[in-house]
Amino acid sequence: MTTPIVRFAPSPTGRLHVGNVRTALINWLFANGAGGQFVLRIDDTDTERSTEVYEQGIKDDLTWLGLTWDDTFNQSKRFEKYDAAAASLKEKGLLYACYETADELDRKRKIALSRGRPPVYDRAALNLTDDEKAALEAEGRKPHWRFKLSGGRCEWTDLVRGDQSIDTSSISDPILIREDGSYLYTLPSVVDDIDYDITHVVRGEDHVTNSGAQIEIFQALGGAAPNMAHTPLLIGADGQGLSKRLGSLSIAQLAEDGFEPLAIASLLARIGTSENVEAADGLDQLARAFGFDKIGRAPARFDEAELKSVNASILHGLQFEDVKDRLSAIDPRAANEAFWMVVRENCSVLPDVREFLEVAFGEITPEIDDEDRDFISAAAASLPDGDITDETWGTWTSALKADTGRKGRGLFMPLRKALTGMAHGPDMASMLKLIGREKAVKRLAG
RNA sequence: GCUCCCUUCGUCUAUCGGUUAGGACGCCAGGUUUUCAACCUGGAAAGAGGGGUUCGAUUCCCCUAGGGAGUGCCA
Repeated sequence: MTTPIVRFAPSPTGRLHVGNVRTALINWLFANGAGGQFVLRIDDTDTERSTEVYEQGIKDDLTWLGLTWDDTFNQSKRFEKYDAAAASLKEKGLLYACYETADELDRKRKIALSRGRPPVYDRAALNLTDDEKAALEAEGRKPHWRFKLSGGRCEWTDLVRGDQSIDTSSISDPILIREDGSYLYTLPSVVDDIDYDITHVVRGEDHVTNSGAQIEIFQALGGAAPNMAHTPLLIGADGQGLSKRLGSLSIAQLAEDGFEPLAIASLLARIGTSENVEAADGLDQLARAFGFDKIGRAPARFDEAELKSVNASILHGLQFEDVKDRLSAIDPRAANEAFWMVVRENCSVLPDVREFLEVAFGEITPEIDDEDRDFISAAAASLPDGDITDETWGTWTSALKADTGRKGRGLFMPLRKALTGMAHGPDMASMLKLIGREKAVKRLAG
């Protein structure tokens, strides 16, 4: 088998979200698992909507996730290649001029729909004589250009979906060139895939009909189409499409919320596959385990709660050095190794350390139930003298147990609540040491 | 409207006509840790509905329902 060369082709009209990152990730894992190459292609033929800011944002998102690329280029730098391909198609009679306006096409679609017919372009322009075309151009109309589909069935064996067959007579001849002369993504994509020796086109299943048309363009341009793989799309935890909530699921937002890149990669790589959804050791492990045959055909559910739990298990294994800089960005006081090692087990995302910041370093309101007042007073009186050490908590609570007869939850919970103001939290022996004698005495006093 | 795809425990899934329908996460219970978490053990938990085909359907076919996608001078 030849080594695969794949591409991820975002349009720089926005930042990456979980949906397109999953496509990027699958491409990357496949390439890296097979010793192949991952090409980042910036689909910026739409110069109106594409910006360099978004392009950089996308690159930042990929880099943050660890999805490095072996090569990258912009479609906007390759117009002469597309011009040549278009000329070649025209020469073969496969690219024809059309003069309908967008409004006219819209009307035709609506009429077809109202008659219960599929809204497929009627190829009226194919019957235009040279004189008629000249007349239209004399009116000031400019042509847009459509690729002439074969009208037969286009077939391929999809790496995820198996044997595919698209009836090209049921789809409109795709417009390749706009009225203003600019290219839609369809032709440039094929030209680039040929020029960059792309062996596998891996994208979401929203592209399957595009693939039908594009395979014919590959053939028209004298090449065989690459292997195709169309993965099911992501849906939300509620089972509905993700499109409306994409904003909150941008990679930039998730990064800002404090999620670990590996948590996102682990989840996106494994949901909808036969792999267990759990934290991976790294992208390499995911790449080694990757296989198209493991990807199911039903939409995969992206659940933020699941992301959180994967994130937590990754977080619990991170050492202080791994997170030091990020902790100090959250709060200078948080950049403290003892603090991190104590609280990490109780955090699901890094910024959760904030919850324990005041407990360890600041002021909190002790929580002392009425029925525990006497007990807490007794506890305050019996706090061992001297600095608090690893042993203090054990010594102290053993003495309290003997003196008061309290044990288990009844013994510890009032102390936890008084000292931390919370009913949950990290190990108290360590917390007490972190809190220190001065604050502990004060809190026990109420 | 039309076309394509999908539907197994709460979730992600295994099963290539005959299984006590398996695993993982989550959940529940017990254990352990003198508290929380973690950990250990155990448990509950599924073939969307209806028709066929077959000695036998989760598995093959059809219908219905539900979900996803496409049907752009977006990508």
